[in-house]
Amino acid sequence: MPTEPPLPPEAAGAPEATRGRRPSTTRADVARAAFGLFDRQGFDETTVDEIAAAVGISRRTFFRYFESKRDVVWGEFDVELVRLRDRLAEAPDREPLLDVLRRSVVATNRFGAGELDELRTRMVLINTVPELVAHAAVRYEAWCAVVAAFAARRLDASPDDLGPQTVARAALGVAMAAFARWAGGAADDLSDEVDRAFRLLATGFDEARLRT
Amino acid sequence: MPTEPPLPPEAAGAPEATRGRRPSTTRADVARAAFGLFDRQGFDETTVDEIAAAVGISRRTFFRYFESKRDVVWGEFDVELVRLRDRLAEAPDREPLLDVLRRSVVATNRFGAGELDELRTRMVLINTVPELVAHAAVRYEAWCAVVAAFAARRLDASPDDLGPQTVARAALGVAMAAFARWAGGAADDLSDEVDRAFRLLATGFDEARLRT
DNA sequence: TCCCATTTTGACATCAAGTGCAGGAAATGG
DNA sequence: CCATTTCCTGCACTTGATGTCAAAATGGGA
Repeated sequence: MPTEPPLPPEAAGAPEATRGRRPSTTRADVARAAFGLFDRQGFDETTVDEIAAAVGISRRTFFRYFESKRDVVWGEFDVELVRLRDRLAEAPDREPLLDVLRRSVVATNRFGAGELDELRTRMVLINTVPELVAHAAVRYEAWCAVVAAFAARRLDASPDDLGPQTVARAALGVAMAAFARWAGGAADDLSDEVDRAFRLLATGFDEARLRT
Repeated sequence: MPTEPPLPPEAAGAPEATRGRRPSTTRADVARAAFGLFDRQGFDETTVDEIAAAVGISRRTFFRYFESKRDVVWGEFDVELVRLRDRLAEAPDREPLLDVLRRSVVATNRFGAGELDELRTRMVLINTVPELVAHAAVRYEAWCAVVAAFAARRLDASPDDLGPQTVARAALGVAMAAFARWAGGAADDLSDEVDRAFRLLATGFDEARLRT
């Protein structure tokens, strides 16, 4: 038991001397097939059996690649979370708390033109399908934990204190608002929208500025 | 089709001359039985069959009283939401946006000593059981919609604009933080904690004030 | 080359949440 | 006693998710 026990297939980057039978597909392939079906017939109307059939694996094997049907939508979220944590940790101590947060969140969510379409599809699903809206909360908790930990460090407090907790959840809130607006087509540039959202937060929602 | 079609039993207050067979139990009774089981064996470990058996109804009937097992936890949330909307609507136009919000949320969540225990149980479940954490997001969306509508009115904007959306989600965030801390035992007085959370938000999370 | 350890896969069984439907049971008014 | 209304129930069915166990594939060593 030297390494990770329940890590999904192809998690390690090195395709070195693999010992046993090799995986018949990849998470990415499964996700691709799933997205195709989601696009055509919707999330709820797509059964796990259909996805599995589309990739040529059994239903049981699907659940070895993804813990649940919902998780298909969340691609590399875990990785991005680590990147956010690192960015927050690297920020200079003198920079104001919310500035660091704003810069880091914006930076973490810069995507190439090629990724934007898929990201939008994902975000639309996440903000639209009730089951995914619900499940998102679980993922966002991890995000909050990262931000709360950072705020706690900055404020010399415990992550469970009111300060870090409110900062984290409020930050999550404004970020969600920005993302939802971008996914819904109400905003053109994701980075801009996130930036504006965090600036509003930093003003304490000053009514004069809110009207702009 | 004059009134509501899918309204749960005992929704109307007047127990007047009821025509057909009368309901064999009430939502409150079902909820009570369910909470008892949740307390003893946990939410996931309690099946709908068990709850139904405890109240002496069939599994099928349970789903006529509650849309899902999750919904049992959410008691009178819809009613409280209406109260919040009314309170927000009644606030004087001169009072600052966040002050109205703070006052209204605090006022809406004043509970008598008798209700606090049950409320705490509920909140612990909602913040603890993954399935309920997830489902809470769906309920909170309705809350956000109410707040966003209020903010939009105040700012003479659309509820979908960035201002109202960020205000609503940030407000939700700080409120959740306060509630979670109270439910977890980190705060003694719910109203106080909510009040403090909103005051932090109104300062734009000024670092000096955050350290208190 | 043959066997073994390792890893993935698949078939099967099982459980629990929901849902649609058809019919039965209780209550009221005539 | 009958008609009507309302509620309850049992059953079949779909779907997501999980446990178990044996078979298939693959590399390493004797």
